[in-house]
Amino acid sequence: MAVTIADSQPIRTKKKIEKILEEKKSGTGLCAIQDFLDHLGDRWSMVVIFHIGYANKLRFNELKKRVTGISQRMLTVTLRSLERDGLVIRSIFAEIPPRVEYELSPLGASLLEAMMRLGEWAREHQSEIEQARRKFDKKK
Amino acid sequence: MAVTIADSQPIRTKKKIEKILEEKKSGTGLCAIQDFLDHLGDRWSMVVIFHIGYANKLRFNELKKRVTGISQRMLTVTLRSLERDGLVIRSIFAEIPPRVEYELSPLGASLLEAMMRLGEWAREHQSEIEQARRKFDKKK
DNA sequence: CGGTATCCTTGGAGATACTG
DNA sequence: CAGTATCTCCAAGGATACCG
Repeated sequence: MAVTIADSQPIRTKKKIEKILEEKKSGTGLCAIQDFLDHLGDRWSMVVIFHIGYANKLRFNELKKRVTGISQRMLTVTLRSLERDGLVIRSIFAEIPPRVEYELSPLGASLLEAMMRLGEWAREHQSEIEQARRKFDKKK
Repeated sequence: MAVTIADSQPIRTKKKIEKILEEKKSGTGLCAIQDFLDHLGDRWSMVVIFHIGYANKLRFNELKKRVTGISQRMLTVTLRSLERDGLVIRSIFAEIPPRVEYELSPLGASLLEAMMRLGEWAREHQSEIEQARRKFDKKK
């Protein structure tokens, strides 16, 4: 049944890209990835999502230990932003000392899944890019 | 043959994330996505890749028309960066007036493929995020 | 047409100190 | 423990003008 017509693939891909690049009338008027990158294309958001998704549940300082190089301020800012976007759930436990736990919402989990391919691509082709870069710099 | 064991899925995912987050000893010492985002997580790179991939081949000013809001300078900077990373191929034709065409390299094309899922996610969940944001802002 | 070169502004992000 | 509040600084990026 699943007849694969090789030539239909690029056409379907084209249609998908078309929709992704289509400018939304509502809100910012930007297309989907631009809107996405405006909020999640910063230095930390995606990395934090990967880490929370990996651990399922993480406390603030545990997360800070794992995300190499992040400052306390930026972790707070990033987490608030992710919480605001409905991607991360923040649970506060009224204990002493206070305990706060972060986990992915279902929406956040679905995003993590969508990011997996990109993450794997990044890992697989990291050295290829570094190589291309060295080659380019040498020529010029 | 393809027996799907539901419980093995999260485990495989975990292993994948582990590798994605693993800190590379060579180069910057950052993990794969951090390294990736440092170069491609800016405002324009991914959008430009989508546009070039969609059109197969594009001239400078044609690209500028399509990427809403980009300045001439940023388009140049972005294209140079993508060329340096080996993702985009720049072809100069010695004509008058001069003609320059941009297209994806095989590496760039494979990246586009990896970005498709993310792009589709962005499109599908754009309104959900906007909604979460409004809800969050109302409460606070 | 397809860019450089230069100036200038803004806000992203680190460092530090304080708090419920 | 898990933050907030300031201060500060640097560089990403817009505007503008010029060039092969």
